[in-house]
Amino acid sequence: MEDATTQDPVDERTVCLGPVVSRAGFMMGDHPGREWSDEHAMAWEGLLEVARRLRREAEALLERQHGLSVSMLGILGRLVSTPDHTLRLTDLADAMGLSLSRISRVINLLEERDLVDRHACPNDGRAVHIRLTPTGLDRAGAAQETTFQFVHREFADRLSDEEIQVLATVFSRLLGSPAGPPRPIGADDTC
Amino acid sequence: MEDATTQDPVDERTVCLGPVVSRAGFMMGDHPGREWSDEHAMAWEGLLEVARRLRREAEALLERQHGLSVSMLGILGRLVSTPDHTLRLTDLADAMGLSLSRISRVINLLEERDLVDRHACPNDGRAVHIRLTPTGLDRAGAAQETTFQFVHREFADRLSDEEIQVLATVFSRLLGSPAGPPRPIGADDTC
DNA sequence: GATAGTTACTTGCTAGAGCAACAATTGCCA
DNA sequence: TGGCAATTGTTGCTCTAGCAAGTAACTATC
Repeated sequence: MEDATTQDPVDERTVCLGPVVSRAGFMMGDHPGREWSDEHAMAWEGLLEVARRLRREAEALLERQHGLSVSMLGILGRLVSTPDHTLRLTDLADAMGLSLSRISRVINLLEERDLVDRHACPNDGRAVHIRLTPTGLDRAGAAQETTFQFVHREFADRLSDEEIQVLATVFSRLLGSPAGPPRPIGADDTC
Repeated sequence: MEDATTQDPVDERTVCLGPVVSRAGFMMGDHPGREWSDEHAMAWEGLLEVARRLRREAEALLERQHGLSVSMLGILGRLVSTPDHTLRLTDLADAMGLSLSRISRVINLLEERDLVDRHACPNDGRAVHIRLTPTGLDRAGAAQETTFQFVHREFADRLSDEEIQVLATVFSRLLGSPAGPPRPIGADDTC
């Protein structure tokens, strides 16, 4: 390959800021009238791209070191922080923001690996209780430690306290309104 | 359901900050020694959760209004900002940060809808040129406008200029080092 | 000029996630 | 009490995405 005509490469950067960021994939065309600075572009596309990368890296690390997916660790983590290490499927789905069907199938996998077990809810014949096994508790602890170190190394330690604070404020605001009222914690009736 | 014993709900919030945020799914256990404030948690989990939500919403909107996925618009957008509306598969894959196989299949879909067509590269028998059709150009423009409005409404307009700037700085830094050197733009030889 | 190695795709398979349809309970209310 | 609506899970199908293996074409080296 390598065409002789190194045709000049067009500025798709007006909005997109280079290949690193343009990977985010939200091309927005040209809108000279309205306010859309390079910083806007970087904030928007960077948000998506940084989140994607960090999630992928964490996913790979977790898979490599502990044989767990992010969803799995999320589920185990929720169970760990429950007094009797038990939650209903629906509560897990709510907490994770995943569909019930997905959770149901992830629980199948965790059950196969003996990290979790299902048993009937004594009070509600429809419901299933998911309970962490001792193996699951150990595994969760180790994986959480890995995750903690990863997040520090790749994220928290690379930001100043002020930056962390701005991010927290911004994300808190963005999560606030459009996504429905944040249920008060502990409204979960673990049945 | 509704167990009588509204058992008190455990504070999983020390690190997780409520269900809205804890959906991010990266449960990290308890690390009282090391620095991990509520703001750290909100910054980390909020990043993942905000990105997930915005992406999902944009995905749904785009699908509803234009029958396109985010990847599709990304591809069309890249083609739009090219002088002859043509790119090779590999360049598209690089620009999008997606695997070649994925791009190849998305191009199949776009081709079926007559938004794009494949034709042989005159200089390299291995390569395929992807070219935007007139229909594709129209569709891309409309979808970009939708996206632009969405991003303003749900993101940019809800942040101050200072906040935008901090985000841009932070994301730029995080994208900088670990992901390999950002290729100079236009190093793409479009063959 | 043959041969080895690299590059550019394509195709098959797998994993993660959601929606829709279904079964089994539960709860409400007339 | 009997029936109907809502809730809880499970299963089938589909979509996106990636990896791995395979093919075709180009490049370089002997």
